[in-house]
Amino acid sequence: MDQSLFRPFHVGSCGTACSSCNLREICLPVGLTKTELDYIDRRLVSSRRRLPRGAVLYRSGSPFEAVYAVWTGFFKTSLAHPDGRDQVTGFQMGGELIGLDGIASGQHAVDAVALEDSQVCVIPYPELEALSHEVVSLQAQFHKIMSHEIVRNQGVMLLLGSMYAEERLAAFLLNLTHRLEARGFSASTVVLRMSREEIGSYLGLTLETVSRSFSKFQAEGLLFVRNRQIRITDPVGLQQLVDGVHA
Amino acid sequence: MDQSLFRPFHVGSCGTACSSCNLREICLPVGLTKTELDYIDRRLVSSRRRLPRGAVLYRSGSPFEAVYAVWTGFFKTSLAHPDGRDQVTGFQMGGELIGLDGIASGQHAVDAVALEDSQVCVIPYPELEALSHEVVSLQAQFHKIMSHEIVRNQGVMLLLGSMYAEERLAAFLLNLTHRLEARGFSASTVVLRMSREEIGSYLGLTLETVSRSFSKFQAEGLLFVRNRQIRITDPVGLQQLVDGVHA
DNA sequence: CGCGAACTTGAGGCGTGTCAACCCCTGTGG
DNA sequence: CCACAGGGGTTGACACGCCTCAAGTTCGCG
Repeated sequence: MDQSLFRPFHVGSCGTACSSCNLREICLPVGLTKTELDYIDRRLVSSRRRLPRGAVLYRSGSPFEAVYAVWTGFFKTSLAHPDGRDQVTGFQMGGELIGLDGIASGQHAVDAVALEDSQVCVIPYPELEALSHEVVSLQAQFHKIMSHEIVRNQGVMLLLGSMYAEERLAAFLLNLTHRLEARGFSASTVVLRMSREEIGSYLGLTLETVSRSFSKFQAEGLLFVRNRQIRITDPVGLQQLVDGVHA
Repeated sequence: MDQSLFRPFHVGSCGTACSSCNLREICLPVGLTKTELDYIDRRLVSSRRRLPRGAVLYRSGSPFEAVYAVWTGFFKTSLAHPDGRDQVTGFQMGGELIGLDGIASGQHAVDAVALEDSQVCVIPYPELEALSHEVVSLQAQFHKIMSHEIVRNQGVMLLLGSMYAEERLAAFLLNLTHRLEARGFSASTVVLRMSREEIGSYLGLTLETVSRSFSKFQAEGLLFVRNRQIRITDPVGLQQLVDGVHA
């Protein structure tokens, strides 16, 4: 399944066609006709960029030039507070767009870091603006993606503002499994790509609270944990937690 | 210059021209040339809608048809959790756009409610898509606004995820005064349009904690509170709180 | 294989939620 | 004009969920 291991090295000019990408049904070009897809092919994506685990895709404050579609791998975005605290604002996987935060001011507002060896499609923003001007359904799709990001963030605000630690973790796990499922992976077996601390930062909790909640879930028979290997045995139970059904 | 005061009652077909609106420099058409402004005039805004205090602009789940620019008044948006909790996700004032949450799925994701007697410019979404296709700088501006909303939400996530109650309230007050200042109002004298409970919901706190924090700020000489009348006497001190300078 | 990072678990403290009483302001109706 | 009701706000006492600090274990990368 992981053919990425056998990819050729020169990925820049070849293989960046959306039309032949296995993610085209969940990525930016969703809903484009064959004709439209051919039109944007090799114009939308200028190149691919390979990032080893831990590499920075862009930093807060750096000039905004492109948005990135995750092709393989896994990312986090985080917002640094002047005094040292920082907040993970999202985790991104295949087919998801990173970098939309930069459009507003021309500078990125968050840091984007690869959590495992990854590859992104580089979409120069001027090109995206031009093409979405030419291809109406691309414009529509781009707007939907930005709106979706707004809605997602509001969901996180709800989570951070009014849920208990275990409810937050349950919501996080379910969100993750749903996204993995949409990409054809198992919804029950998950390998976490991020540390407890990163989960905690995203959920507004400490790493200890995350760890304890995992242990509690296991004790209650909701899932099995073994470090970053998670096997969810009772998704309905997790959903009930999210819905505020307290034991 | 404020002929809006003398507007006739039939605001639908007349008086909805962006070019003669006093908010055009902070609203959707920022940065458009005179020519462009004339072009979108009377096409972008289909009508105005008047809402008394407490009126619902739209509800979560209702079909998405238009976005709204606040012309006068003040709004909140909030996200309801199935079990009854709900989270205020934002407060909107003159020149700000409401309704972007609906683009993603064609249904609104939040409720939008007027917190005082208000008026909004109705911008049918199909028209916005069409015009932003025709007028490139309108498209660019619209993207900036959506991106700005994403960045704002991430800032709130930071606030909710890793700040103390008083830091949150200080950040909230400063954000409010900055926005008021940008609209030509005093940055020191503020009349809150929302209740303690709504502030608390937005900040992930209870109304009691909000009230206590206000009292503490007053005791420390940062501001004067008298119900919804706030007078900020030490904005620098508030900023230091936000920056994590403790005592 | 070994070292450091990541994770787990426990004990105790702190910040904020919960519950309750009281006050103030406004609007209403006698 | 005053009595009253009701919503919004303030303040206090207490409880509780999560953070902090610390020790010990396991994992995974070089």
